[in-house]
Amino acid sequence: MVRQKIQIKKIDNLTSRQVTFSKRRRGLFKKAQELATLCDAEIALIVFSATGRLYDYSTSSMMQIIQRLKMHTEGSNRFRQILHNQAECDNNGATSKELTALTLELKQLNGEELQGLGMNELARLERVVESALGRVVKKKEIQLEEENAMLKQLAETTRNAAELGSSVESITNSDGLGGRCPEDDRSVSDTALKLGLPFAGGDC
Amino acid sequence: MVRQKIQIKKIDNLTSRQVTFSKRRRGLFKKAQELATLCDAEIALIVFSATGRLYDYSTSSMMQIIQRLKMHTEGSNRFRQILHNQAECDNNGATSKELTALTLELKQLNGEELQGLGMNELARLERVVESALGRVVKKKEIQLEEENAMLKQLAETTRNAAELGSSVESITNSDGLGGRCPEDDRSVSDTALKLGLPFAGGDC
DNA sequence: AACTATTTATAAGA
DNA sequence: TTCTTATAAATAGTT
Repeated sequence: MVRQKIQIKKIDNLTSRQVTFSKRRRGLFKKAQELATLCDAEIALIVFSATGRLYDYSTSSMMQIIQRLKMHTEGSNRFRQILHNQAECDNNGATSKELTALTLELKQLNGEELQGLGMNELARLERVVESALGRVVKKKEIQLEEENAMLKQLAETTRNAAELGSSVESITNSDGLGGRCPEDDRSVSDTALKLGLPFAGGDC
Repeated sequence: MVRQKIQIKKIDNLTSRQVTFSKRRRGLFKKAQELATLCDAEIALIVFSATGRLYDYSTSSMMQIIQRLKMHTEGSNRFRQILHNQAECDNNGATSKELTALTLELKQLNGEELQGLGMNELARLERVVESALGRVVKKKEIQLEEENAMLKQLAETTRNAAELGSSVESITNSDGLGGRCPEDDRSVSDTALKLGLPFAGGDC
């Protein structure tokens, strides 16, 4: 760019690569700050040098920006958005896709970070996970009970209606809205499963 | 910077602010890419415009870089580094501090993200957490057994030594290294606890 | 770390 | 929005 124009490819010479890194890094961070200030933008910039050194800048807290990014890209909080009215699409591909991300996070946390933990740490972790399990089970039970109650009432209604000679077709699908459930057509979900078994899920 | 030099402060006029944002954003991303290429750096750049629009760039996967950042700042993977030779400092403050971070992550995952999950999702999550629990317990058991075996042998040695009239003081502290265990002086850790109880940990 | 000849980036205007 | 252009900034190579 100056005494002579350079090609944008990795600089071979180590020394000049390091010098260039230092110069351009400062330029980049300056530009980032200027953009943030001039245009009221929220910016996070993370740079690892080839030697592994970290340089970073962010207008607000890094975690905050990362969180906002996650929200934008796919998620984490789409849980609530997508599943807020979960009744409409309980068993579809979108939700299980979201869950896959969650379970992945859990697996990575548990499986890989476990190496090298001492006794006390393991005991503590065990308690955490136990209580987590407890919460999951409890939530599931509550939901089961609620569904059971609802379904019983529906069955009741159905029977009464049948006795009166009218057919009730719509009630098995409690989808009050448009009911667009794209992706993943294998619909395993049905009332019977949910009523009887302790584990509702297959592998969906 | 050009026809006239400008001050680095928020541009008042909306239109020119948007124009400047567009121009400078492109410049910034170009610079980031150039730096990454020229100097073999790993870079992540996240920009939210004032209107909430997201622009981002990263040399490798964004998650990967964020992970690396977390590793650098507080640690997650310092588990391995710190606890690799865990024998020397099993019960100190540093390790339990690390664990606190992990448990916090788990709690956030489980407690907050759980709202609004459907039956199948809950069942699935339950299985994940169960297997995680299983792994924790198993790891703990293995470690217990190993420690027991070692301690038995030590006890054996001690007894033999005692019979020979020599005192063995160093063996209860199997710290072969410097043994600097700063922070958290309440040392609850002892062999008896580890030998007998299913749960070694207090609240450390 | 400093210098400077050039290339780039870009503010204002069209 | 995109282009043009005069000028400010950034920077490659050198010292």
